[in-house]
Amino acid sequence: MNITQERSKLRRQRVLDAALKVFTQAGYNDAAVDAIALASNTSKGGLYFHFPSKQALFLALLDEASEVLLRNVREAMEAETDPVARGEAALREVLRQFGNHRLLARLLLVEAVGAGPEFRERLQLLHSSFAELIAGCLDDAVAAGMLPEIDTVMAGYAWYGAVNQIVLRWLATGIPGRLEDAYPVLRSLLLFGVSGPR
Amino acid sequence: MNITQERSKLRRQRVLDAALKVFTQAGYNDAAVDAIALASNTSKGGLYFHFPSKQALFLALLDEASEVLLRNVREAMEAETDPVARGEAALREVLRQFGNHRLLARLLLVEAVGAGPEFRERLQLLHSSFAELIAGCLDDAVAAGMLPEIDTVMAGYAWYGAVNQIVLRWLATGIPGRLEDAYPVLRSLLLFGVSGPR
Amino acid sequence: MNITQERSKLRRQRVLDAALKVFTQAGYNDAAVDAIALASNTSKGGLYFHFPSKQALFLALLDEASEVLLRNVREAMEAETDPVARGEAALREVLRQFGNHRLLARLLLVEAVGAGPEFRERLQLLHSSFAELIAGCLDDAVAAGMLPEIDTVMAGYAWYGAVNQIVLRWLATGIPGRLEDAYPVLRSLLLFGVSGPR
Amino acid sequence: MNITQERSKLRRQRVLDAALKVFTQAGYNDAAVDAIALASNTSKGGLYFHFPSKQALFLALLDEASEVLLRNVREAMEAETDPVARGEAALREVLRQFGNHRLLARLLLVEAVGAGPEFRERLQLLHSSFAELIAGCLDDAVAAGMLPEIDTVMAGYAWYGAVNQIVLRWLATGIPGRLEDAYPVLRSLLLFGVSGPR
DNA sequence: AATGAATGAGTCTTCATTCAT
DNA sequence: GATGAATGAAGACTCATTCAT
Repeated sequence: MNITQERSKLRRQRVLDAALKVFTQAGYNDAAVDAIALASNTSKGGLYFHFPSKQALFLALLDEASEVLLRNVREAMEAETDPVARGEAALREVLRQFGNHRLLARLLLVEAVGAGPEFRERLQLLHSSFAELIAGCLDDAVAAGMLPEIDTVMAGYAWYGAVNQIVLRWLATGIPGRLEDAYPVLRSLLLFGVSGPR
Repeated sequence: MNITQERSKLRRQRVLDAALKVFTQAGYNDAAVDAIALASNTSKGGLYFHFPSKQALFLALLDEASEVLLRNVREAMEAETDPVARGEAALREVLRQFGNHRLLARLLLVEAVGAGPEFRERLQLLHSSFAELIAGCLDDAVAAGMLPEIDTVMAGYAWYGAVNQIVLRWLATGIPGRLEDAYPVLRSLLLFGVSGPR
Repeated sequence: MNITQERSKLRRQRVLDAALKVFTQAGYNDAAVDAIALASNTSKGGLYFHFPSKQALFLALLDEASEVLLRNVREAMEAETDPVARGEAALREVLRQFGNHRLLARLLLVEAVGAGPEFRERLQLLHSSFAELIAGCLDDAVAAGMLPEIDTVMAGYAWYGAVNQIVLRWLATGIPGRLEDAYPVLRSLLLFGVSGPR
Repeated sequence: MNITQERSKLRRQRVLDAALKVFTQAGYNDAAVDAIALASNTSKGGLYFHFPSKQALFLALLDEASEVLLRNVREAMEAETDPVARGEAALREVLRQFGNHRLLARLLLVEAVGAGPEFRERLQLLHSSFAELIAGCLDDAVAAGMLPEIDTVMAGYAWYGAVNQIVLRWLATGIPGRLEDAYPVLRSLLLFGVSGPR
C-alpha cells in the first residue's frame, strides 16, 4: 500500500471517528454533514469521496461498531469452554465494551433505533446475531444437561434486551457508576431470575 | 359543552390518531406535518391550532400512549393481591397491550428512541415508571418472604428490557405470531432465569 | 344613538387604542391581528366586524392620528394673528403633541414610513398638509413684508423635516428630556438658520 | 485570488444589487427572499451561502449604502477648508448622491425606517453620524468666529432632517425635477432660515 | 354583534448532494 | 483526491382572513 492509499484510509477513519461523535451528540437527523466534515478536518467534498451519502456513512459506522462489539464478545467467549461460563463471559464483555465506549452504546442503543426505516434491518441483524450467540451457549448447556430444555432463542433475545435496558439506564442516569458493576446482579437474574440461585 | 367545542375536541383526537399512524410509518423526522394534517382531514393551520409545534404533537402522543399503557398495566395489577401474581399480571398486560396495538409498540419502542434529545427525558420517565412498578411487586414479594433479597430496581429495568426486546422481535419478524404467546416463556425466564423452575 | 350603537363605537375606539399600542411596539408587519384583538379585549372576529382588514385598521389609525395632530396645530395657529407668531405656534404645538403622545410620534414618524407602499400616499398627504400649513404662514409673512421672498413650499417641507428629525432623535435617545425644550433652538434655526438672529 | 473566489465575490455583489432593487420596490417585509435570489440569478441556497438571513442581507445593504454615502460626503468636505464651505459641500454632495441614486435614497429614507426594531439602531447610527459631521463644521465655524454660538448638534440633526424631507418629497412627487436644484434654496434656509441672508 | 376554530397560501430557512476548479 | 461554492427540493411554521355557531 503506497503512501497515498495510506493517507486515504487514515482520512476515512478520521471521518468515521468524527461521525461517531457528531451522530451521538446530535442524533442522526440533526447531525449535519457539514459538522462531520468540520470535525474530521475535511471538506464536505472530501467526505463524499469516501462515503457516497450520509446514510452510507451512518451504515458504515453501524457496521463497524457492530463488528467490533461482536468480535470482542466472540473472542471473550472463545476463551471459555464451559457453555455457562461462555454466556457469563459474553455478559461481562458486553458490559465492558459499552462501559468503556459510551459512544458505542449511544450509537447502537439510541441513535440507530429511531434513525429511520433504512437502518432497521441492520439493527435487527445485530439483535439476532447477539441472540443467536447466546442461544448457542444455552443450546450447548442444554445438550450437556446443565440446563433444562427452554426456548433458547427467546431467552437470547430476553437476555440481550435486559442487558440493553441496564445500559440505557446507565447512559441516562449514570447508575451504576461503573457499568461493569452490574455484572453480578445481571448474571444472577439471567441465570436464576428473580428467584435467585436455589 | 357546545357543539363547536365538541367538534374541536374530536378534531384534536383525529390529529393525534393520524399523527400516530404517520409517525410510526415514516419516523419522527421523515413525518411531514403536512402529511399528518392530510391524514387527519385537517388543514395545517388547524393542526397548529391544537398543537403549537411538531415536537409538542409528538410529545402529546407520547404522553397519551404512556399513560394508556401504564394505566392499563396498573389496573391489571390491582386486580391481583399476591405480589408475584401482580408481576405476572403486569407482564401479561404489557404483552396484550403491545400485541393489540402494534402502533403503540412502534411509537414507544422505536420511533421515540432516536427521535431526538428532546424526547429522551420523557422516555426515561416511562422506563423508570415501569421499572418501579415491577420493583414495587418484587419488594412486596421479598417482604413477604416469597423471594430472596435482590436488587429489585435493577430487576425491574431488566424485566422491562427483556419484554421490550421480545416485542421488538415480534415487530420486526412477526415471531411469535401472537405476542401474548410469549407469556409463558417470558414468565419463566423472569422468575427463574434460564435455569427454569426447580 | 341607542345603547347598542354606543357600545359598538366604544369597542371600535378600544380597538384603535390597542392597535396604536401594538403597532408602535411591534411594527406594522410584526403586529399580529391576534395581538390587537387580545389587547382590545375583543375577539378576532369582533375586530374584523369593525375593520375590514389589517390594512384598513392601520389606515384608520393613521387618519385619526393625522387629523388629531393637524387639528390641534391648526387651532393653535388660529389663536394667533401675526403670521410669524402663527408659525411659532405651529412649531410649539407640534412639539407639544409629539412630546405628550410618544406613540403618536412613533406611529407617524416611524411605523408608517416603511410599512408598505399602501400607506405612502397617506403619509405624503400628511407631509404636504403640514408643509402647506407652514407655507401659508410664510406666504402671509412675505405678503406682509415681514420676510423676503423665498420658496415657501420648500421651506415648509424643510421646516417639517427638521422638526421630525429632532423628534426622532428624542424618540431614540431621549434627548432633550422634554421635547418642548427643543423649541427655542428650533425656532431660531428655522427663522434665522445657523447664522442666528442678526 | 483564484477564479472561484472571484466569482463568489461577484455573486455576492450581484445579490446585494438585486436586494437593493427588490427591497426598495416591495418594502422589506413584502420582499421575498425568492425574489431576490431570482433577480440575482442565484439559487436561494446560494444567497444563503453569502448571507445568513434576510435580516443580515438587509443589514449588509444598509451598511454598504451608509458607508458609500458617508464616504462621498466626507470626501467632498475634505476638498474644502473653510468650515462653512465644508457644510455647503456636504449639502451639495448629499443631494447629488441621492439624486443620482434614487434607490439609495429609498432604502435609507423609507424602507429602512419602518422595517423593524432590528434596524433602528443602525439607522440611528447613520443619523448621528451625519448630524455630527455637520455639527463638526459648525463647531469649527463658531470657533473661527464665522457663526454665533448655537446648539450645533441639534442644528446638525435639523439640517439632516430638512434635507431628508426634501429628498422624500422629490421621491414622491418628482419635485424638483433635478434634486440638486434644491441646493440654493436649502443652502439659504440652513444658513439664514426663512429670514434669508441679511 | 361576537366568537374562535379553521383555512391555506406564503415565508424563511435548512441541508444533503453536486461539480467546476 | 480535495475543496467549498452553489443548488433546489423540502420543511416547519405564521397569520390575515373567513364563517358556522
